Amino acid sequence: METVGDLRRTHGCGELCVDHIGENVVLMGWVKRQRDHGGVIFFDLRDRTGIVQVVLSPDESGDVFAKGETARAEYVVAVRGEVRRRPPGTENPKMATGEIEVVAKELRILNTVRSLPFYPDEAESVDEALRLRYRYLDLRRPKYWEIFAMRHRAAQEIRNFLTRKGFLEIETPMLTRSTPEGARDYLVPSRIYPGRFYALPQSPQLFKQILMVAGFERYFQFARCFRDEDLRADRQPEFTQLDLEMSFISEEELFALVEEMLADLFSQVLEKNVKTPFPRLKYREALDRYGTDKPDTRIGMEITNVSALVAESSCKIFAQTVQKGGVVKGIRVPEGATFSRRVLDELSRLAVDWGARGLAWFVLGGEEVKSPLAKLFTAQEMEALITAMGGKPGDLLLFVADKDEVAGPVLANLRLELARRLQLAKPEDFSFVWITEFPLLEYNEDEKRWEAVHHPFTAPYEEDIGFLETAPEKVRARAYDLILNGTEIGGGSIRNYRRDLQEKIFRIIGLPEEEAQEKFGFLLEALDCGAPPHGGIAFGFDRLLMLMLGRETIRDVIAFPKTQSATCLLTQAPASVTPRQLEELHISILERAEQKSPR
RNA sequence: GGAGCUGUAGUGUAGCGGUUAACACGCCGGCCUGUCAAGCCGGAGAUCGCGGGUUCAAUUCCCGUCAGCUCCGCCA
Repeated sequence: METVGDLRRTHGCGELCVDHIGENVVLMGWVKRQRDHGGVIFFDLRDRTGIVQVVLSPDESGDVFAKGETARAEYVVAVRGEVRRRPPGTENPKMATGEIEVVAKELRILNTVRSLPFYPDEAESVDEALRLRYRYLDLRRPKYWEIFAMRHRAAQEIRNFLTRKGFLEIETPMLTRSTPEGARDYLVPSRIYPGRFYALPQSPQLFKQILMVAGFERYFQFARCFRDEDLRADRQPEFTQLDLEMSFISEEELFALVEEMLADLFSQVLEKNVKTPFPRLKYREALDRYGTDKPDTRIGMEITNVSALVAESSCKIFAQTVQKGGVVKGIRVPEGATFSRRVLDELSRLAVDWGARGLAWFVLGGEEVKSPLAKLFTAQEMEALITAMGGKPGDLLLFVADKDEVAGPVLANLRLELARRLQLAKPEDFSFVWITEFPLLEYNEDEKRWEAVHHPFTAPYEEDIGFLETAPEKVRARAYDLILNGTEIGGGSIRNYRRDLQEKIFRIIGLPEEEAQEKFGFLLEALDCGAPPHGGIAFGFDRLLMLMLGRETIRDVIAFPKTQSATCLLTQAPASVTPRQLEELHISILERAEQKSPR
């Protein structure tokens, strides 16, 4: 092995082209692959800029050639040599630098490799657990350079945009206090105060509101957030929010700003035109039409409620469901009549998995309707049902008869499943939709109390304030979510800026006066000190990037993600600490028969 | 907390109640002056995730467990 010595890199591998022919260059990078022909050796040399072929010939230097024979894939080398046009017939059109090659005059092996668990080349087919353990090998791929370059550009673009709009990027504490409501907190024990804990922020929510009270008017931050809840493909325990807050604004102004920001982002980073303004759906409307508050609006097949139509029909299953207060809702699958019986059975089984009692299907042929339920309807009833659904010959109609809370989500899932099978959603399409007018409160049956749907700082619609005490379920929140292709990428609200209203809401969600004072006293006090009307929104930055890049997991856009069981396979975190550390923090570990330890 | 899928040389896979556990890539050695997924010849490399059970016999069947993934619950 050798040192870099006096060699200084002059070019990136991928920067070289025919313009450099005849130049002497110094390259440094990784040997992607070595092809030893006995009499001549080729390297593909890779650095962050790309790949170029290096030729080692005994005609140039016996020493260089001998050294080259020992080089292996992923060795780190420095090459001094001359850029040359490849001999006619040996150009490689598959390489960006395929017209040229570098003839090595000097080769220094800067670092070697024992045997690697896998090579970056083959990582695509390697088990993800192994890739996470050796994340640096996985990341040693152009794919990831592109992802992280894009992540950087996106953040940069947003910073520039918000800066132009008068926003200040301000950091808020990572060591803060645990507050009730919301997700489970990650706690950090205090050394100085035995038995007391900081919490890592779930979001900078209260700090950004207080910045508004402070008069900053426009704030944003790429904020790391922590939530100790179970993971999913699009959920990590620590993630990055693009958080922003503004004073003296209405929903309309915020929507316009966000739409402009995203349109700018998509055009600058993806060269995609995003149509603004984004469509809006009221929460109730979203549930009625899509069965979910985060609909994928790339796909059609909206839900139709046929409850009224079948309430008196001769089909008892349908009629009785409606009479008992349930609903019968369906979707029309265009061209779905081609589905085999086996597929229909699969869909039925899925519907049952999702909680339905069953799935009623009607295959619309030219003349007749094929369905296990067909004979339960009179001809007129069937005709009316098909008309209501807009059914045409060749279509498939699917119905779920159940409580509304069951039928909606089942049909929502069916929509997605059908879209997958029929490939209805084009990955290159980006379909945004705002969901508005969420309910402010929701009754929690387990805890026998009302709780905030969004968070307790969300303002109710002024005209609904009167219902707060009489009919809390009727109160609409000035909250909004932004949905992209069926994934929630952002959410926010106009906040309560007056102490009396905030206290009233705390009271209704069953937060006793003293507790409200203890946990949120600083906020209430701030509201009392001249808080302006304000509101904001926060985006899941990782999620947004995942969608922009068409990736299926958020892990792909995070350099060092955690596993589904919240461990880091690279560092083996979480790990045990020394008794001394625990003692200093005044912590003792409960004895447990079986101690779970990550490994 | 629950459901499902996966776990076999370094990597990806095949396999089967009794085999010498197979193949490809990689690795090691040799040959080779125009390859670019180089080629040819040879070689090494596996307690079949772990524990228990059934069986004359288990990598194979059963139970448990661990790990990874997907989903439900959870995620103001």
